[in-house]
Amino acid sequence: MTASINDVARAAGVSASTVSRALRGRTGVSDEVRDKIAVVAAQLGYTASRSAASLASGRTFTIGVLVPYVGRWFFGTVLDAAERVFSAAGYDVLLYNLGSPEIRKRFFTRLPVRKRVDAVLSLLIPDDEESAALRSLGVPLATTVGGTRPGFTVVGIDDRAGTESAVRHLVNLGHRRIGMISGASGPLHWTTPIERRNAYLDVLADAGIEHDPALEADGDYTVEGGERAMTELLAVSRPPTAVYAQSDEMAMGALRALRRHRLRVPEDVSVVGFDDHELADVVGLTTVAQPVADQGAEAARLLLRQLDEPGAEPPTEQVQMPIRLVLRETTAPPRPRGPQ
Amino acid sequence: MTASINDVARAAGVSASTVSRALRGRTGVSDEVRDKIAVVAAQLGYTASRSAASLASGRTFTIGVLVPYVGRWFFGTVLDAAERVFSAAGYDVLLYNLGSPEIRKRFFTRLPVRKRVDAVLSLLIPDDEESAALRSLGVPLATTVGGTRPGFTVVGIDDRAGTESAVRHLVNLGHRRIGMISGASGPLHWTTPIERRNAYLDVLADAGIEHDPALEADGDYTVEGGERAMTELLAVSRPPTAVYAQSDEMAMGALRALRRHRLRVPEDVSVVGFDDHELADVVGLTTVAQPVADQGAEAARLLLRQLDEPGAEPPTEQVQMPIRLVLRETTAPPRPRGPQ
DNA sequence: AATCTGAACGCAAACGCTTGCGCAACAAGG
DNA sequence: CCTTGTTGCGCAAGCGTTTGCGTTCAGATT
Repeated sequence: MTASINDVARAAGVSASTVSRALRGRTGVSDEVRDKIAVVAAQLGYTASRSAASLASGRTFTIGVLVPYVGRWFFGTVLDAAERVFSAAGYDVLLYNLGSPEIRKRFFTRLPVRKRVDAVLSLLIPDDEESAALRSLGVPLATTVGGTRPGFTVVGIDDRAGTESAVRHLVNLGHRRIGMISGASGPLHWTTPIERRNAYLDVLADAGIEHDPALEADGDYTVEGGERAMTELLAVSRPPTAVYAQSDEMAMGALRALRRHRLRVPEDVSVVGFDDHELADVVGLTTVAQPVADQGAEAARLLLRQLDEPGAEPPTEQVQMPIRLVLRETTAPPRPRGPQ
Repeated sequence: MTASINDVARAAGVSASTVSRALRGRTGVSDEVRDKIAVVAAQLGYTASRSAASLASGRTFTIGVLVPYVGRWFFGTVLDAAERVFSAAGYDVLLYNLGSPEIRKRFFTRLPVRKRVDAVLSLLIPDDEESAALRSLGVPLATTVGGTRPGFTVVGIDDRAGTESAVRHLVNLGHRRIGMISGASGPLHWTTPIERRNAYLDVLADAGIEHDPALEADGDYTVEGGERAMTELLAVSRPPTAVYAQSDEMAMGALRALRRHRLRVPEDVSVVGFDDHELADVVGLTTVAQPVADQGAEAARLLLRQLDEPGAEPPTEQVQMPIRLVLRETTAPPRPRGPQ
């Protein structure tokens, strides 16, 4: 059907091994033979079979990327950036969408990436068992989310600092009743919601504000969850005058809930999010910006570096990317206290 | 390093061919031997090498998916749904992010998917040359965007009907100056913007409204482009009282532009979008909903069906998914004409 | 002129599977 | 009891590369 390396070899009057060396830029081939082979290969439309090549060489030139949900902006953006880096380096990307628990479980028990990839980038937080499974692959590993874990290169952000800047901003505006919409019901072993919560509590304590557990609600990291959570917060006896949402998507859900309750933002309630979603600007959301695409690209680069230096041991590296508070239109000082 | 089929064969006291047949559920293996092999394979942690398997069988159990920009909601959502279908059927997904023209060109000249995939799902519109290149792969092809083309199964929507329902809605509300923000500067050979434009013109003509070329602006399918386009439309001598944006992202850009100009939606200007973006609901955008995820899933299913029936020729099939107008809060009758 | 040294290239053995074919062993039919 | 099928399994030939090693040969060194 399609041309093989032997067809090229025959047409060029050389051996298959010479063709292989020539096309991959190895030494030991004279310039004229190399050129000749290049010409012949081009006119035969020859491409080396990856299956055969990886069977023989042991390298697949393929990276496995694990994603909880490709459709979500954050993951899509990270994936996008990572893919660019990988493909520029000649690597292909095998995508695994591990949304549901069953699919996820199946993936980690069968481990279909075994013998298929040279490295794995995980955009989801593997629990201990899962990360052991990944380590058993014997390839470099990286992740862009969650805390550090042995064997993984992780690039992330300073969740504490981000949260602090957001909540402190609300405090500085004069708010005293500050709610939080968190993503606690996400996967276990995910340190992000916990760190952000701790930072939130610390800032409140620092400001001498007593913590009211009724002012925390779970938003599940989705728009709908954020809406539900905000609705809950509005139902408490003394509702918050400001809300810190642990993600922009939840913040947007909160905005929707507020609009449905005919409350004005920021006059009645201030809202601050986290991520700087591409549409945060559209809705004027004040938020903590993190370099999402950069994290994907950086993780990809670190992985490639490990592939280039096969000697070095997996360095459990940790990279922190900068965050910054972006002020827009959803935060303002609280209204002067009315008669209730 | 990791167990091979021969290790399993030896440990189970059978030949490698029997292991192969047993593990893949082929006939010609007694139940007891099959069980024995399953046990041994499990405790050895054996997974067949895909490289070796596809080299020997000619099948890769891999689907190539071509995407212009994974980070964009539409494509991320289609990809997400398609991947679920593929992986449920035992296929892996190779992702190619073909954002920039150079990358795209490189892809189609080198065609790295050759001998690597059993089928290709393209979320971008190949021009004639590109689609010829894809056909040369000799595998089933499908796309979820753009018009029909030989050799491709395409699942899409009725762009005409969608646009008509949107523009007619504005007409019915009483609008006479109806602008359009289009995505014309996208890739050539893309029929979508053209069809939508034609439908827009037809509805206007039907309603006896004269078409004003100054009321059309290019929004490049992005939020920023939509904002620019809306700004242009506001600058014409008699600005529109309503705008039809060919995508929700451009519509959101338009909303931002309107807010910056201190114009109220829908009181001063009505806006209707297209797609039903996940956040359209958050901003209350009236829009034409299309089943984005369903399109990805359906395209994937059709591809798999072709893989199961190798006999049938590529059927240049065309599937139309339903659309519907979703009324929210960005459309209303025009203001009664003031003295200006 | 004999020897040595690289560079350029071919040989052939992997790599780990799949699969057509052949061969027992055994059951059923005459 | 001898055929004719059927079932269960092993043999071995690929699949298309890569790569260690061996060979050849031109030019440099004695």
